[in-house]
Amino acid sequence: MRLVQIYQCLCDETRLRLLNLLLRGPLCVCHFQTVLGEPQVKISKHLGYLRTRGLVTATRRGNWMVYALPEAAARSPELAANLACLQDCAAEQAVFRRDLARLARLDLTCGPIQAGGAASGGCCAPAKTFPKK
Amino acid sequence: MRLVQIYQCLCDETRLRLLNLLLRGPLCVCHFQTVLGEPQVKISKHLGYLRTRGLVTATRRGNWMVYALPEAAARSPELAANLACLQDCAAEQAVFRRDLARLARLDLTCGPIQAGGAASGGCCAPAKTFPKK
DNA sequence: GCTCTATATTCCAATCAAGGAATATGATCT
DNA sequence: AGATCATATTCCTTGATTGGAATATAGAGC
Repeated sequence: MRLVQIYQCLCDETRLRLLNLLLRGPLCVCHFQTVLGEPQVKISKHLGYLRTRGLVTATRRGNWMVYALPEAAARSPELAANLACLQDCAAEQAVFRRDLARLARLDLTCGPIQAGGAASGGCCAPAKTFPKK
Repeated sequence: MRLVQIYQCLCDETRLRLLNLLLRGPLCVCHFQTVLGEPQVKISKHLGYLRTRGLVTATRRGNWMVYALPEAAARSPELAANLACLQDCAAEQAVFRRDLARLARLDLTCGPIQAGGAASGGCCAPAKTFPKK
């Protein structure tokens, strides 16, 4: 993966906020909407941007689209390094800390098949709806 | 320094190449022109961009402008982290390696008052011209 | 003073990115 | 099949970014 492309993905505040949240685990669009307080189009478009450039993967789960960072093995060295760097840096800046706090408070997770999480009954409802496959 | 601003500086290939070279030490515009093989306007404008955003400092030395990274003490944690990350990543990509190779081969340096370097007599001529101050 | 050299700035055109409104898609439920 | 929910896409406008040509500035040397 070319280095510039990574930075092009990182050079927008909304995208940084999305990635920052994804560093904690998979999430679906409505989670981002809730945490960032930004309109659906905006979120969806930025996720699309990240997706086409390989910084994020997307899998459908019923009505929802679950976004996640590529699994560790699938990350280029550049991507891995920059994600680590982002995580460190974001920990020091207010916006990102606030987002993480809000995420934690809401207990939102789209962990793959993690029965835990998403307990608060938001979207991406747990096992009940998707045991068939 | 806001994180996005750093990434905005890093999201252009020319700027990445400039910074990659600066990680080896101060240089002046004509050095960049030689190594990158890009026209003067382009180099100068991108250096200006980096300068106004605090990623680079500039000091005049006679006819030449010497650009450098802010000294270690003056770097925000975010900047420090990202420069380190860039240095690592750039070491793995062809463009940047080629630039560094060319830089080394030409032995170009604008080290502050380093009597060594710039031996090949390019620009930024050593002590002879600037002993007066 | 004039000239030369190194670098910066202005002006312009072309391309690109961001955001929003409206609409479309795809899945689930009844 | 129709309704509904979550998300994606299209279209459009606005503003930013890039790059080049030409011109301006600042310093050195005569």
